[in-house]
Amino acid sequence: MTVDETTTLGRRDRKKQQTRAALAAAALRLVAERGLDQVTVEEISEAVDVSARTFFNYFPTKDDALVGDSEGDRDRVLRALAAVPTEQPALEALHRAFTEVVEDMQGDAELWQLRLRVVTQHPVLLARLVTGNATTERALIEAIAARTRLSADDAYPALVVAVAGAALRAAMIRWAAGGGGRLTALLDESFAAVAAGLPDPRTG
Amino acid sequence: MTVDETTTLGRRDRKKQQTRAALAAAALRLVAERGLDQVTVEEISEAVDVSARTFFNYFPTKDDALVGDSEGDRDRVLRALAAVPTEQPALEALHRAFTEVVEDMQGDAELWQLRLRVVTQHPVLLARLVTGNATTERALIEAIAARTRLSADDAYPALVVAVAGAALRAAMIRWAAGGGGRLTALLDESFAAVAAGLPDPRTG
DNA sequence: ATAAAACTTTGCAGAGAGTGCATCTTTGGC
DNA sequence: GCCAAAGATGCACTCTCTGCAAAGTTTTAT
Repeated sequence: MTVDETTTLGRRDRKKQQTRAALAAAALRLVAERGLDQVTVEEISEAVDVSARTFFNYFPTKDDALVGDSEGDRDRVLRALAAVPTEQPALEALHRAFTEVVEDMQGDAELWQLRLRVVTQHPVLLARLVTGNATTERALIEAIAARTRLSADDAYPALVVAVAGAALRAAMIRWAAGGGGRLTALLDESFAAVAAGLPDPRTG
Repeated sequence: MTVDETTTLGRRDRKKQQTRAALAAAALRLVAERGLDQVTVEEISEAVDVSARTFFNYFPTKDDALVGDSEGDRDRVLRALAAVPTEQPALEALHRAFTEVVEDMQGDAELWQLRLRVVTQHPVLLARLVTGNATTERALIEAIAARTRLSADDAYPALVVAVAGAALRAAMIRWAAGGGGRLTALLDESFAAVAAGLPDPRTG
């Protein structure tokens, strides 16, 4: 309404993506400032100048506006995993698949670091971000089972996926805290430590 | 009201514990039957014959009635960890600490398997059960940092705690699915695999 | 045994999340 | 310019969760 250019330049879908991004950004900014419970959907919507009802047309939940596009992430990880040669050990394959996604995060560093900071401050969200995305985890388990020629009910695929997810999460949190350097480097370190069996730093 | 014995035998706190357990059990049973969103707090409370308002005096959230007493679990794990000699490698120390808690679960097998089944069917809850309990994770990280003489901001403590938690979660889910045998045995397997660096089953 | 103190339960009012439905507006195709 | 499809919106409604005040009950002191 306020800007004619966007309406002229963009077509429908363009504007939709724009609104979506604006809602996510506003949600993130407001929650970072005030905390999760001190921000209502009404306020987020107002900041973007849409109705509260419209917010729910874009995101099923307030939380969903904060954690990002987990469906898109899932697809990307699965495609990346499929691209890794089957001969590669399962753990290494997951490492490579995660690396792709993580490189994208590095590209959007500010957004992602803000998101990760918000998320670590509100554990309810943390769950949904990586581990909590049960659908992704399930899909990864099946992909690993297929490539190791094990049953999806076997212990190994579930374990290696859970542990790899933990390694990813640890790297991301560390990155957001500003501890290390590049996210990919932190991810490499995490996976290297896991592959070595997490030797105690005092002895190993 | 219906039973005089309980009122006579138990004093205030006894009755409170009773109500609390009854609410948790009713919640679990109803959600197992119908699904998380098909059960209201009102119905859970009615099943125990208290008001809905009272439910919220016991649990801050509907979810909390389902996932169990995470505070108690936290204390137990931390105490168990403190009892493990400092010389033990961090991963092994966590293994032993978890073993204690897990033995209690085996004692209450029916309750816990029901709980785990409910929880795996509703990923929102999964998060809160293990990984989601950020406070426990934070406390464990600090405990591990202290015993390894590292900073709590170091990468290692966070990583080993996250991975150990993943191993625990994988074992519990497998146990609830009826896959293996005793939970402690499954936990041992998980930790053994992690300590070995999760070698690909095809090569290792 | 009784009264005061402490605690629990409960009802009520209200904010906020989330959903279904009907309506209105915008946009793209013709 | 006009029509059909899609998006935005308002409205009514359910459910979760909180604060507050009014009972009711148990414990403690006397």
